[in-house]
Amino acid sequence: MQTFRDEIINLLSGLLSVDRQQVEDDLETPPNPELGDFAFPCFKLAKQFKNSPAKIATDLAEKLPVGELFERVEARGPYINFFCSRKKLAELTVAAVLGEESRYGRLPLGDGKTVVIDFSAPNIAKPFGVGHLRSTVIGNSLYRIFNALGYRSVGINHLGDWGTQFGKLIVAYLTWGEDERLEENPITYLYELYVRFHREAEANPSLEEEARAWFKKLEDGDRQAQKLWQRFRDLSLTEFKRIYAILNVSFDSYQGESFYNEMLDDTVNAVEEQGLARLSEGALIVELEQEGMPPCLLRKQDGATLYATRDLCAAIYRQQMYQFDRMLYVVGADQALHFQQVFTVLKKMGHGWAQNCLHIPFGLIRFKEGKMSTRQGTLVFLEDVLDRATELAGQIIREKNPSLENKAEVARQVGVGAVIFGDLSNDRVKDIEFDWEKILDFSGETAPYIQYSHARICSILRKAGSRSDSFDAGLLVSEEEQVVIRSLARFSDAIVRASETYKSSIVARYLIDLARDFNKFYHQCPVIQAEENMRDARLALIDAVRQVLVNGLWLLGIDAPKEM
RNA sequence: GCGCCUGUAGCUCAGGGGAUAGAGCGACGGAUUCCUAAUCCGCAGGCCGCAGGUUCAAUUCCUGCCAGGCGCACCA
Repeated sequence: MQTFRDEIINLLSGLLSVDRQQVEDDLETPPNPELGDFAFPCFKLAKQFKNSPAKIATDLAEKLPVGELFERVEARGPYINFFCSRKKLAELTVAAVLGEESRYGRLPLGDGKTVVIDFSAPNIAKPFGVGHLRSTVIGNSLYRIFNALGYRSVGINHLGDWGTQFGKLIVAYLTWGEDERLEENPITYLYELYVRFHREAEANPSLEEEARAWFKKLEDGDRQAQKLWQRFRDLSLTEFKRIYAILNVSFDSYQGESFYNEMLDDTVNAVEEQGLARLSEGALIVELEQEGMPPCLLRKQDGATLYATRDLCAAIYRQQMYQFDRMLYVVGADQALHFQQVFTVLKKMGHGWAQNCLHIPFGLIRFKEGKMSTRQGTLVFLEDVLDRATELAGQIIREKNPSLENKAEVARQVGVGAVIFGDLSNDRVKDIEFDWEKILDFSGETAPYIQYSHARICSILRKAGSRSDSFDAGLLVSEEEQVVIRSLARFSDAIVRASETYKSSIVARYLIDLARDFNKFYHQCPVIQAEENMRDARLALIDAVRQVLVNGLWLLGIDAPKEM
């Protein structure tokens, strides 16, 4: 597609003697295929040429040489519409996909650049709820998207492995804990203890005191406290990694909050040395009134550091460690102010790179019944969601494809894919309402729809036997074929736009469109039963669709089973 | 009160300043001697929250208002 685009830009910028960039910016895709593949609006030229846009379009269209890349170039109202040569487009696109295979869609835009992505960051003491799903899957897909564009992606899981909740957990464990149950099902059990602590603390406030005391002990290096902390952390991390494996998620670093403990004083000192900090109501703060923000707290009255202190510290450490060109924080929109404060303090400290730190916010998951609360135990476990989705997928498989061999694995791929896609397919900034019915709906705009399209293609390719390498893609000129080809050609475009806006939903939507275009095609056009040359060409086409579906799903962290 | 985000079909949502605003779900009606019907086709459904402004052109950008969500000092 780029070949065609470049040609138009060359022709027009030459003919009009205007900047290439100008032409490129104005060049657009018409709203429907009858209007061609590219359109150039002539409104802006009206003033310059003192003529009506329609007249200018007509004149230009006449002067433009059609060449072999284009079927025709014609004026339609104030637009010049370019119709790509169907034959040329089909040949170039199918050859590109089949030649580049898993590399198709990749671009070297970010070669030599590093992007650090901070995502997921579950709390050790708390279970992995559906709330953490968003950060995890959005971060993971951005990681892959930037990777596909040549960047070095660094995924950091800033684990919530420090804080007063550990005091609570230690108290709860020492009071009611049973060792076997902890070993058996660590996360669930720690969660039970956490909930029980809050229930009992309501009647017995002295528990809170005890918890604070235990956390103080932990900070002071008390051996028993340290041992328990280490144990809780290890057990939880093992569990988290198991869930990450199910979600196709991995990290380059698991350095969580505790990792920065020893560096916090240095960070606070650095801020103080710049004269940015002052005491207020006994707490150490950085005043941000000029920036229109409430102050950023570095130390509490009792001298303990806070969330912001850790994030400042972590940012400075990461800049030294990775020399990133950009750092993304995939964290809920409710923390927007916090990040604005942290970034501003970094700037005040003279860290110019602070402008390359971005908060990538996402909307919250809401419940019909109201808010979910970890403390009250009304949390929905991510794993329950994944299990139910997998179970349902298995049920449908047994119904529709009873002879399928690896049912359990495919059910997992489909069920989990549906959950991931449900989260990624909509604009991340919007709140989403958690709805079991919706998350367990496998028809329409869902991952199973895309996966099913992929499986159908695999099935056709299997039935056809081996695909001939000598095919004539130039035969693929029908409307249904061309729509599919145009979608294939737009893949890179979707990846680039997703990276520019940090919205994986753009890739997700692209895949829905491609799958839909394919489905329309195959309901209309026989493949295996087509006449020999056409059959070879169509097999090549659907193989290309298969490849792009796989590549695209990979960017979202979703598997593409060959049968389902 | 101040700040950030969101308002598009009955519901859930797409929409890269440009041509006739699109999908899915749900409703209704169809398609399987043929490559897996988790599919496809048809039909219905819209003051794009409201009012101004910028522009040749605004669902899209800016301002104000209304509605909802989320933040706003010792949690993360």
